[in-house]
Amino acid sequence: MEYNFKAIESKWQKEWEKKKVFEVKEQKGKKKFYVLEMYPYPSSSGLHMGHALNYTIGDICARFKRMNGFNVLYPMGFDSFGLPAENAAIKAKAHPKKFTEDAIKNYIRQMKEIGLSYDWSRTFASHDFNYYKWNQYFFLKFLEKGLVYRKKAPVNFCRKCESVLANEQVHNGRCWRHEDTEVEIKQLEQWFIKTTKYAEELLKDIENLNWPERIKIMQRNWIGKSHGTEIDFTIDDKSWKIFTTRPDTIFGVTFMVVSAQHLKLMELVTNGQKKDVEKFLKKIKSVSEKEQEEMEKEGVFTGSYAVNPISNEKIPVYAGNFVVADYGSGMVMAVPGHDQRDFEFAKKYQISIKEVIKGENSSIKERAYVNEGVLVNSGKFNGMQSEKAKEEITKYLESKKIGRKKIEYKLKDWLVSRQRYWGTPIPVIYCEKCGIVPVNEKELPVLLPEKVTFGKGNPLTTNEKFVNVKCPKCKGKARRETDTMDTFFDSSWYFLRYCDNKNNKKPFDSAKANYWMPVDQYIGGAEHACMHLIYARFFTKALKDLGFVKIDEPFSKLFNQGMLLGSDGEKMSKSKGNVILPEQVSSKYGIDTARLFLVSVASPDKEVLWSENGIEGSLRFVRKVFDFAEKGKFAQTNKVVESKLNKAIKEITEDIEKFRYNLVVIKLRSLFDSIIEKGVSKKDFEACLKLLAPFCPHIAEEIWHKFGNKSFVSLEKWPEAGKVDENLLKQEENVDKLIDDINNVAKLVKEKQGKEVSKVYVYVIPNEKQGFVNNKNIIEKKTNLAVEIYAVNDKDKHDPQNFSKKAKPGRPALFLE
RNA sequence: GCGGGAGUGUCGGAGUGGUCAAACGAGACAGACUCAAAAUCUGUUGGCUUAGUGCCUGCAAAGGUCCGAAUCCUUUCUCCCGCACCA
Repeated sequence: MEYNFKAIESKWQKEWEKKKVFEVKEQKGKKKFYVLEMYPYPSSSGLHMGHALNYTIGDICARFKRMNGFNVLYPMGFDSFGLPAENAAIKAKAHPKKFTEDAIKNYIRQMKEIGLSYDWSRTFASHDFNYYKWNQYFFLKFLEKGLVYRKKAPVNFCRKCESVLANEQVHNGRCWRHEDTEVEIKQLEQWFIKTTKYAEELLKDIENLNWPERIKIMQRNWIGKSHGTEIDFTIDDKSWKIFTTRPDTIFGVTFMVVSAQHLKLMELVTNGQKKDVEKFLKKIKSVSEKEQEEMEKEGVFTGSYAVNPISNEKIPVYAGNFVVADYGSGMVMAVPGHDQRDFEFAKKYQISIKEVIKGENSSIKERAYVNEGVLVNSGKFNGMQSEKAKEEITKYLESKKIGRKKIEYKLKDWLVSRQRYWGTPIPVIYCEKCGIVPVNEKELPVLLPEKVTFGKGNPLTTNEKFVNVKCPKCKGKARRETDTMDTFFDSSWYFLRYCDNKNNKKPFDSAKANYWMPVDQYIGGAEHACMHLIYARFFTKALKDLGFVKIDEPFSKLFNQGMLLGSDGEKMSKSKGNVILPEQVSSKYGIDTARLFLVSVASPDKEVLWSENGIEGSLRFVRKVFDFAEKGKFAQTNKVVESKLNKAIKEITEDIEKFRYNLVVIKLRSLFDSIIEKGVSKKDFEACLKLLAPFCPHIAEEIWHKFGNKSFVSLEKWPEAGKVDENLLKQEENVDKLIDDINNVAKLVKEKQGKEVSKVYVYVIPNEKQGFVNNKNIIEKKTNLAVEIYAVNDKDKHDPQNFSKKAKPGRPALFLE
């Protein structure tokens, strides 16, 4: 029968669904395994082949674990809130809800067609109020605990999103969704989540994660811990703090720089300098467009002077464009001799440069000397090494109560409010009298109104019904918060909701969550290293402290899949016309073939190049397996094949654990080649099928049933590796080599001597004789010659040229005639 | 600038101290089958050479360590990714 993959695939997809094969519940005493892929944003363009690769990687893992006796939770859902849906909907003049739900339906259909073994009974989408209700609930819990607060701060604003962005969503000074759009800094009052409260824990626990090293490094850098000293400088009788990692250079401070975005900048500006400062602020706003890369350090004198607390020198205070407003205190002590930025600034404004650190051949003529060294021009600290001086100077400042040790982090609090419609409404009410009033928990969810007018900013602000409310406290006139939550809030705990997705009393049942969590294997792209993966870790820790879960890390193990590139080696994109869709491929080759191909090209954590020729090769293999199952002659498995099978089981098991799927495919190919060539028993063939099942589940299921099995191979027990006879395998290799040799010599004889040969005499080392004799048939078959095998010491051997003396272990001598 | 990763045959890619001219796949070539083609099967696929051998070249480039290197070290070049004035 022809390999009709279409019929086979849809048949088994239906069958799995009908029998609820992949649905699971908590089972005491059974080891659980939670496999999860990052839930996708449902785009109207549907799944592309890259998704298929991503999910196939997870599906193989899930199927493998299932067959290995684990209670496997493998769910899928949709990250359905977010700006793209809103914008697309506006463009298409449809409601984002309709738009999104259509896209979800399409995704689910496509996912089922890929044969992914999800437990669909656990699915949900984050735009469903049964889900986002709990976003609001957690928001209120955080508010209660002081983990959410509102403050005015310099924030990143994207003109195209018409909304503020979190720090993590600003890449290279641009919006993460709009690479062409510079973010603007605005002073706005916004909602923040205190991620910084967990900075230390987030940093420390990275160590124990079984994650790719580079992701761990990226997170460490993002959290950016540094040890230093906080020092109080007096400016006009007021104390201003600065943070430095180089207190040893304090005698070299010749000026101070305050960030141009500093909230209290104007307090420092004297009347005389006001004009200049304002002019400067205007200027830096207008140039932000182009000079991102090589922006020159610029500043303006504020008119104020500070006093160096250790040398009592009077030093000018500047406002500068190179000081980050929300790191440390937004103000720095400038040491031009030993910091390159300060050096450039001092040169530009002719401020004096002092040398206070001496290193080997150090000089501060051309540029700052930034390494450590020995202190000079530093009063009683002269001659001290930097390392020691840092300690001593800090101690001295501490004793005078004008300085202290301090640890700073680059990690900032998470700005979660967004001025957009398609997200979870923030459950807060502003009352003229009572101020900020949280919505009563019982009133949740604050529903996102469906009937709104798009086009003029955030549609919620113009929706009177939504906005005008009574104050829950005083019943007076009040106004509802119209900002919605960053969608990263949704994705920060969705993995917990899968554990108990239908609960309408609680976000999830803790016992259930404690059974399934943590996610044992998380799979997704590296682009989330410093966004989703940090937020989700933070959220889990916060929920632990609130008593919702026992775990403090959500994802024990993380796998980053590589990107699928077009056959031209470029990233797939519509404009390049190299996009491959799963439907195109599965209708032509079948999804089993596509799955097999995707994971066979390269190690799944590397880039994968799509290739039309390549997938043809995979189809050849799948068809070969199918044909053999149909027409193959089954016989007792010989010892060699048995050893090969056992070896394959052992190696494939290890390889799947380590995501070396590409190597598994090679081993599967070689295994099936052997059994097809040498024959196999039905029972052993079934073991091979099980090995194939995670990769090509439909065809495996089909053959399994053709063999009269009533169960699902998807739920069968993974084969166990028996004994491997290495000697036998070695002998097999030797026979292969011998066959090559014979053919080679035969060819030479024919070419050189013009002689056709018909018989070959083989002379082997005596103890190897039996091994070769056992394979006599194969040798004859593959060489097309009559074969006579002698041990080299056989007395009656036919050996006219005395070639037998050339025999070596494993390498017999031969004579042809 | 800082940090991370990578450069292997015609191509995609395995391989991280000896069993490596280098798995597997693709492509190409030759043969079998066929009236023919496709599919399928067999063989070849760095060079020279040869009764199955041996030699040379070879894993970005140049050096080095070692009895021995695609694999370790140094320098250089190229590419990819992340962070980016964090004091």
